[in-house]
Order: sequence, then C-alpha cells, then structure tokens
Amino acid sequence: MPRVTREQKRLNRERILAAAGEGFRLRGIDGMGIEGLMKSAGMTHGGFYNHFASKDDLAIEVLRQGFTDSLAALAAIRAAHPRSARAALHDMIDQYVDAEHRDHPEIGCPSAALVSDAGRHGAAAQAEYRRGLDGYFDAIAAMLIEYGCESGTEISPAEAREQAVALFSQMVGALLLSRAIVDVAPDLSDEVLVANRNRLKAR
Amino acid sequence: MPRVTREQKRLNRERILAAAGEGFRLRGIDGMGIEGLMKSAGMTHGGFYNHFASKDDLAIEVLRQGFTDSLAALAAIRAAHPRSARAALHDMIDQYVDAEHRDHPEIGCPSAALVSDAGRHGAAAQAEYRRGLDGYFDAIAAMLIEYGCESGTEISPAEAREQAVALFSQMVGALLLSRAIVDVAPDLSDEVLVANRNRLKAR
DNA sequence: TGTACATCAGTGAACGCGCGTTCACTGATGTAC
DNA sequence: TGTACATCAGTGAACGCGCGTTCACTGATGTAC
Repeated sequence: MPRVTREQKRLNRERILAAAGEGFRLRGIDGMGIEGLMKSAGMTHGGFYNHFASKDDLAIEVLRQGFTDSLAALAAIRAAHPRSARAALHDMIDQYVDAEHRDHPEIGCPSAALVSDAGRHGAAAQAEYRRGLDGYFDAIAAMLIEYGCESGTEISPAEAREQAVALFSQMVGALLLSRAIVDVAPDLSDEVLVANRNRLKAR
Repeated sequence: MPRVTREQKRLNRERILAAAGEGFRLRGIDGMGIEGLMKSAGMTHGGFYNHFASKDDLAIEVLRQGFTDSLAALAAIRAAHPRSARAALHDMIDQYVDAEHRDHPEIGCPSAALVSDAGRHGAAAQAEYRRGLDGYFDAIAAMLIEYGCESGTEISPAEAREQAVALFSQMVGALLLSRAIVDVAPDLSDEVLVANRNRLKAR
C-alpha cells in the first residue's frame, strides 16, 4: 500500500536516519548497505531515494544529527549539575570513557565512531564533522572556564580551549582503543578506560 | 614470464605486504581492493593467493608488520636519547602528534590508522592489534619509569603503566581528530596537534 | 656438469555476490472544483 | 461536502560495477639422475 501521508513520510525519513545512525556507527559507512539499512527501517530499498539524494548525502545527515544529539546530551549533563562545573566535567568523563559507551557505539558519540569514516567521505562530511568537533571543544572549554571560576584558579579562554581540545582528544582516543580490543582482551580494554578516567579527572 | 626465483617470490610477497600496509592505512582495509593492491605491487591480481590465504589473512600480517616496525621506531627514538628518558618522551610526542605524521598515515602508526578496522575484521586481527597496543603501553611505561628515576620522583610500575596508557590514548586521539578534519579545516587540525603536544609535555 | 622433467609463481579471464542507483508500476493521498 | 484526477511514496526487479576468490594456462625454476 504505497503512497503515504506526508506525516508518515517524515516519520519514515526519521526511521531511515535513525537506522543509518546506528548502522554507520556500528559497522562503518561502507560496511552498511542501503538494502540492510532500509530493512532495519522496515521498508524496501527502492524508496531510499525519495528521502536522500545519495548514500553520501545520508552520511552527512547522520553526522549532523549525531552531533546535534550528542551536544544536547552534553548540555544536559551540564544542566544536571547547576552548582558545580567540576561535577559536570567528571560526570561527562565518567559517561564517555565508560564500558557502557564502549559497548554501544551505535548510540554513542559520532566523533569517536565515525572519526575514520569522516575523513574518507568527502569534503561535506568532513565539514559536518568539523562543526560538531568544534562544538565539543567550545562546550568543554566553557565548562573549564566555569570550573576555574568556582575553584578560584581562573584560566584564560585560550588556556581553557587548549585544555578542552586535549581533554576531548584523550576521551576519544581512550574510547577507540578500548573498543578496538574489547572482544579479545576485555581486561586490557577495561584498563584503558580506568587509566584514562583516572588521569582525566586528576587535574 | 611466470615462475620466479624463490628469492623473487619472497620479495614479491614483501612488496604486496608493503603496498597493503600503505593502502590499508590510507583508505581502510575495505577501501583497498586486491586488484589495486597487486597493481601497486607491480603484479596482476590473480597471483595474490600464492602469498596469502585471504584478504583477512593479509590484514593480520599488515597489523603484525606495522606494529613491529612502529615499536622498532619507538625503540630507536629511545636509543637516540641514551642519557634522558625525558628527551626521548618529548621526542616521541613531537614526532607522533605532528603534522608530518598526520599527513602521512600510510607510513604512520597502525594503532591510529587501523583502530576502527581492527575492531571490525575478526578476532585474529583484534588479537594482533591488542599485542601491538600492549607493546606500546609497555615501552612507554618503561620510559616513564626511567624518567621517574632521572628526575628523582620515582613512580611505581602501576603508576607508570596507568600514565602510559593515558598518554598513548591521548596521542592516538589527537592524531585521529586532526586527520579527520585536515582537508576542510587545516587550522583547527593544527590546533588539535599543538594543544595536545603542549598538554602532553606539561607533566 | 648436462639432461629430462616436475613444480609452481604469475597471468588474466571468469565466478558469484553485494553494492549504489535507476526505473516502471501501484494505489492511496492530496488537491481542484 | 462530494467527486475526479493528478501526485508521488513505497515496491521490487533490474542496471552496471567492483569486490574477493577460483581456475586453466604458461613457461622459467628447481630437482633428480
């Protein structure tokens, strides 16, 4: 029964986007085909091009959506600790550099799951990735500045930015390394998470 | 003129392995086909299976070779600074978290270039990756212990290990993030390298 | 050392397969009156 | 509000293409005598 409500079309598009968000993160952009994607969305593959111009176009939308969601989650963490930027930072680190996040890339940070794909899928994808990454840096730098105010050891915006960039780089590296070995060396994978959490919070 | 010297066969195998080492790092394991691989090695694709049982088998060999080379390079850096583990650590950081390394993944660290691929190509590949990663952790931990002795602030093996894990995670994360955006945002990419170098050495 | 022959590395065509994308078809939706 | 018809989202077959892998063939290499 084809031809569907406008509202239903919108929902279908969102389902494809959600399926791609999970599929691309889990198996890589090239590892997930249109057919499988549409099947997870509950449709046949032919209708894909009613919603997206191409697979690369979809990849760009996935990046945009992923970073939007991820940055909203970060803002929620900050909002959950209104009196303490320190607590928010520690909460962020604990949630990010964590076994739960490691074991569920499909619903996790796009910055980590798509870092290799982003660089290999054209300028538009890279630009979207760049925008999201910059958003992370800004959000974390803002928290570091607030933390400086709280603790009485104020830092300049430039210092905060540098620390934010380094901090987030470490978080991403930790998550990726722990994911790369979790199937064959869960203990070492856990060690990577623990060591990074400890060092990230010891400052 | 087929049928070739035993020595020539050995050389051909090495050329395939070298071509795969570069191709896999640059375009991903799935992004580089057997045909293109064999062409870069100066042969036609049919002969591939005289040297490797499968593409996955080749991937495992690439990981082994890559980590062997990479750890040898690390040992060379250590050896270049016999009087100062501190200088060796800083040299390592400067070479790793560097624009030159960022711009040449094909001859760079397999831990960074293949981190996403390793987790998606079977247990044997993961196991090889794990072995290499552990080698990095051990080598860096050893340098940190020596550094502790030099500076008079000795640290326990456990502390050194934790710091080594965190340090290498950050190095990998920095390199990957800088690579993901270099084509569209070279300035931000450079900033990622500089910020991480500064923070890595400030300890 | 020289000869006869078996081995097997490299060639290039071919295999089945899954990919991203296109397309004719369908019928319910949305629209014009 | 009811009717007639144009639109277009979803279907599923088909497209060309490149993939990993197999195979018959070749002729120089390696070996047995």
